[in-house]
Amino acid sequence: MELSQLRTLIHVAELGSLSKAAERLGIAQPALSRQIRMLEDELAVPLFARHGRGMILTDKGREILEHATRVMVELEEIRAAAADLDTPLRGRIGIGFPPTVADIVSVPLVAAFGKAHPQVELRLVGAYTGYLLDWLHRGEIDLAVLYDPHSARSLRSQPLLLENLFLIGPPDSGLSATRAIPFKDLDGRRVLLPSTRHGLRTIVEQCATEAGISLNVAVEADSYATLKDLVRHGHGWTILPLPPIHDDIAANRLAAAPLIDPVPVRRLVLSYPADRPVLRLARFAGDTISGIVTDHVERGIWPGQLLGQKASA
Amino acid sequence: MELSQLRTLIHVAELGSLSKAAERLGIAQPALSRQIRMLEDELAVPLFARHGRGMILTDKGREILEHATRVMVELEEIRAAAADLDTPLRGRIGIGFPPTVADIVSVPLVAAFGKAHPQVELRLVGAYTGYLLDWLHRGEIDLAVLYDPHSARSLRSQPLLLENLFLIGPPDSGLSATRAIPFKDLDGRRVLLPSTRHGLRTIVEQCATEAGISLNVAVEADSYATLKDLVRHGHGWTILPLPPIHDDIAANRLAAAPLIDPVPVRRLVLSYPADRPVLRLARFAGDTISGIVTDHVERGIWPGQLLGQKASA
DNA sequence: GATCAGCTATAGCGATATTGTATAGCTCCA
DNA sequence: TGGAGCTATACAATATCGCTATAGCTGATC
Repeated sequence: MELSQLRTLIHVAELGSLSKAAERLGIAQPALSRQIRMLEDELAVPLFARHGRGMILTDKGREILEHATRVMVELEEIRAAAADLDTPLRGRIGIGFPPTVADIVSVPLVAAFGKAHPQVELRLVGAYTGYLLDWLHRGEIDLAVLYDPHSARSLRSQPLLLENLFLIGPPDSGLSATRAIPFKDLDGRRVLLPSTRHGLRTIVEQCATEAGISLNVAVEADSYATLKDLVRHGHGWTILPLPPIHDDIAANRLAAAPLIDPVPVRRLVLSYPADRPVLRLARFAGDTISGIVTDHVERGIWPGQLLGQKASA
Repeated sequence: MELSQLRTLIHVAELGSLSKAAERLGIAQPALSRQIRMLEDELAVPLFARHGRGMILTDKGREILEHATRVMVELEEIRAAAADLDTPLRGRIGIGFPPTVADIVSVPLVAAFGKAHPQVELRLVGAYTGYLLDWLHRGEIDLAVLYDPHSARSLRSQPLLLENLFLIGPPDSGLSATRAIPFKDLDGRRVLLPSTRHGLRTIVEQCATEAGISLNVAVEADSYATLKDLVRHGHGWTILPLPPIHDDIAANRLAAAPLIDPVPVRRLVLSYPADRPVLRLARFAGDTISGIVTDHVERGIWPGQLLGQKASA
């Protein structure tokens, strides 16, 4: 058994193909084929089932893959232990965000890494919670900021923020940050919202129910940009978090007002896979994100209520 | 980094010598020298301090050794996962017991291993809880039966038994298994007990306080054999678990009676280190020990109350 | 049904890495 | 002071790995 074989196992398992793994690893496909064959011979057990267009893990292969992954983690820990604490970390890390969060967090996060760990390769992925969950489980990303998933399986989550949602209207709508709107005032009014598979939509509908009203959802659009455009052109109002609207408000393209009775909020968490130890890289990333969120809330840029332990910013 | 380098690191660390490791591994000493050198070069940190007659780990080397050991454990898990469940296990395992428990458990435990896993090298260690805790943390033993430690740090413990303690007197003392003695009857009577650093002593003194009496501890001795001899020669009574006295009672050298109001008991647990995964070997050992304890209690040889899930015996 | 694309597996060869042999040099002990 | 015991380096021998070429299979498309 050699480390190169375990590494090959991990990549082939992930990609389902020797050819794709060869391309990724920069090694000829027959070499990988032989590595897998030699590993299977040594363990006397087939790890993959071959089919015409690739190969998939057997049950036993899956079991062994977990151990192989832990080996890689320990090797990374060895490298981390060997490095001085002050030595910049190396490596790659994938971090996932919902799109709106990515907009806010990306620049300061990249700046923080650039300063402390310039040789780390960051992969920042913006996607919706469902995709991010998937990628976390599959190990394609190492941590993610998520809107609180309903059934978060095998994650270790650290609460970050209860994010306030705001009523968004055109500039002449009379909406103002200083004048809160009771939710029941939306009764019968045309609103533009994301589709029902969106967490935000669920929250808004729960608030409507709580306020005893029904919403007139004239248009469904999952793109915030589309929703903003439609609002600006007088097609109705929407309900969104403030950060994506911040510039539009400053430029008098849109107006926003807080909602009350009830106050719609979304719960933001920082999530790591529970079945893999958190490397120093991921820990630094998580701490940095937490600090950025705290900073933005405290400066009033991101309205909401901080949760959990506050990182120094 | 290669597995052969990590294996070399482990063996050299243990033996303190490249030459000895070379002999053990059947590889030329210069080859091992170079492996260590290459590992140190890749990690950019010295792992060993060389001296005239060998080499010892640096602090950083010790830290990295722990990860290397975990890598080996994972590789062993890979091999174990690959092997048929019915295949006998190989390897070595260290198991610790308090001396009295060792007396009871050793023979059936060795028999069970001999039957199911004859190629496993057992190392059975009898010592007091303090030492056993130390060795568990240091990785010198893989699991241990312990009397419930007050501050068990980083252990995963599985409760086994609440062991009853008995009043032990000379054969003509009138003590009988069928006639329980109230604890307050010991008021002012000479008793022989282990020293205050002994868990048993603590329990007995707690019971005395609860019964509202004070004990006249005429002699302190930590050896059960010594205590038994002193009791036999009429120097006082003692309080001990029944198993070490079992043969003496049968041979009419000593007599024993249960104590009540309160009943003194010791809590026995099976402990594994929490920071290392439990190998199949350790799991088999733990299950076997649990079964032996259950068997002895159910046959009346070991008076006490079984705890936790009962293993089939 | 034929053809082509996409994939894995094997053979053979060259390059690279690892191990063995020889030996230098150091420390420690008698 | 000499010898034992140890590590480190140089060079040669051997083993391993990766590459190229290609066979053979499966599945999709025409």
